[in-house]
Amino acid sequence: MLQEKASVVTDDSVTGAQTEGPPELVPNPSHLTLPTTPSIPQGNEPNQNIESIKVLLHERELWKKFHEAGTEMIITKAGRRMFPSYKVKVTGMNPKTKYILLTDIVPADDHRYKFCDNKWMVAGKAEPAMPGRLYVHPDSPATGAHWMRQLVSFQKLKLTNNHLDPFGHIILNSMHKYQPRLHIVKADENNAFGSKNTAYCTHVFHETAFISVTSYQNHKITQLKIENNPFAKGFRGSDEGDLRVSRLQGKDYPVISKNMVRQRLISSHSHLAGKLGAGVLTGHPQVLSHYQYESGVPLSNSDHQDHLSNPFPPSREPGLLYHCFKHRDNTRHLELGCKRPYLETAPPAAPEDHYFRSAPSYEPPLLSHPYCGETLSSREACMYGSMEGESGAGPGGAEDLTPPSLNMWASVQPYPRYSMQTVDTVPYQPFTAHFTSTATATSVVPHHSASMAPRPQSDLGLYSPASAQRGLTAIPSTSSSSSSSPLVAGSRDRVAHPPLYHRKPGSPLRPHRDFSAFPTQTGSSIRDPSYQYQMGLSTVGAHWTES
DNA sequence: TCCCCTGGCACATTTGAATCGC
DNA sequence: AGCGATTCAAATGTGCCAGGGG
Repeated sequence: MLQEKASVVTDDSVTGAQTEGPPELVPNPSHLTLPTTPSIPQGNEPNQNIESIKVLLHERELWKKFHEAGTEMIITKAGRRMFPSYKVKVTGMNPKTKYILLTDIVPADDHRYKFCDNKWMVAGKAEPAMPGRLYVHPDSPATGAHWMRQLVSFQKLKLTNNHLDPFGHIILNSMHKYQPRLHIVKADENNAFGSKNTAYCTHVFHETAFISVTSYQNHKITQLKIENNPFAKGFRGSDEGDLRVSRLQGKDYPVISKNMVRQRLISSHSHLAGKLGAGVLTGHPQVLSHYQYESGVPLSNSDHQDHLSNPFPPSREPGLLYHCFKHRDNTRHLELGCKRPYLETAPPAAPEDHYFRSAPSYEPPLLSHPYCGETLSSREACMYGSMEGESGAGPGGAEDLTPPSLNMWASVQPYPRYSMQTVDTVPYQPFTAHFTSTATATSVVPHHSASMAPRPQSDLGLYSPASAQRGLTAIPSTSSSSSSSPLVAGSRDRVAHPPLYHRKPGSPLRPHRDFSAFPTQTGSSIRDPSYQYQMGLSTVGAHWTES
């Protein structure tokens, strides 16, 4: 069984926390343990431990604007990018140490919402969480110098409501509230993580929380998107949008759309989208108890409460929550191959990103295959699906809900409450997202691989559309463009499309990466007092290996 | 009937290949 | 022949809207 110990080093000046061990996938959660006392980081660079890493949210003011209005993110079957995009500035890393940066999006609570009277209101219990997936920054693993050199952008991350999404996009439920998180994992000596003593930390910016929708509900949000998103320029100009419509319809007078009318009527009703949450999100009061920071300053309890209870407080300063823990034991066994979550569908045309799907977490393979990859072949973002077996607790209960053959992902649990308590007594709350260990029994196949036939679940794991596009199937790829930094703001999102992740067992020519699950919290709501730390970040067992 | 989702549309930006000039 | 700058078409990302399904 896997035993985990978490440790946290808190420092008012630090926005990150350190863990001495990698998040691990816990086959048997009941055995998961966390230290009750902070431990001393054991990194090789005493002054450059993970706890000293600081992360600043880029365009924080913009995020705050959205947050105050109640951020909404469109989710579509094909996948939709987030706007504002998730970009961060990282400092405090050891320039020579290699890190892996990844993000995931977890339920902020266990409610379903509806937009009524110009505000979001709870409409019921949340639907089962979607399969948790992780989006690994394409540059990973890279040195601290690389990450700190420029902004780290996750703008290519896409959200979808397609439960069977073959592209590796992050799957969400519409009308639910979510919280993006950033994980920084220190790559081990093998440029992997998931092995013993791998350190990692998680950063949460509350202003990035959002409610997923299939069409915008709050006109205020629509306007903010149009005003700030370059791709929406065509809709800019106060009421020009209406004018455009009128032109399109051959009319010389503005046409007010139904939606516009509705929105405006609603707006006149209440000026506050920002207050929407009042009483609605009663939230996870204790979730942030230990590691919540606001601009580096720990938030007061009341603040926590407020943050949590109201997803979109009018003028809330974004708080940063982080936690970390050290992986002490690496006893996980990779007994189950990765399973393909879906893939009954035709292969994507040619997604530029590479995605990893997590294997079923019944026996989450994790550490045996550390995430290794000095040269991430593609330097492209990767999606990891969590295969955590849903414990049935919390929305989801993947085990019960997902047919093994179709979708082995576990549901994502609501944003967890982070605490450093020992979790031995806490029932395992399967988290969902974790790296797939593809190297072992699983092979990674591009979704649109040659055959496109549904992959066996054991095959689930890495996915490289690009490689497939190039006819490179079943080949673990190395980074073809190791120098590129596709997701770095300011630079083009160049994606090297390395063929990666199509792991062909025994392929001697290309390095393959294995990813163990990076357990995300699932099950209990953030508010759930019983929700313990381990839920927050489960295991990161991914691991690249170079041939 | 209402709410939510889907697919298609037009527009703007981004991307990358092709072309040109030095 | 090599390199960099420019051009241009295709791809991609937007929000809007009509229509459909539960």
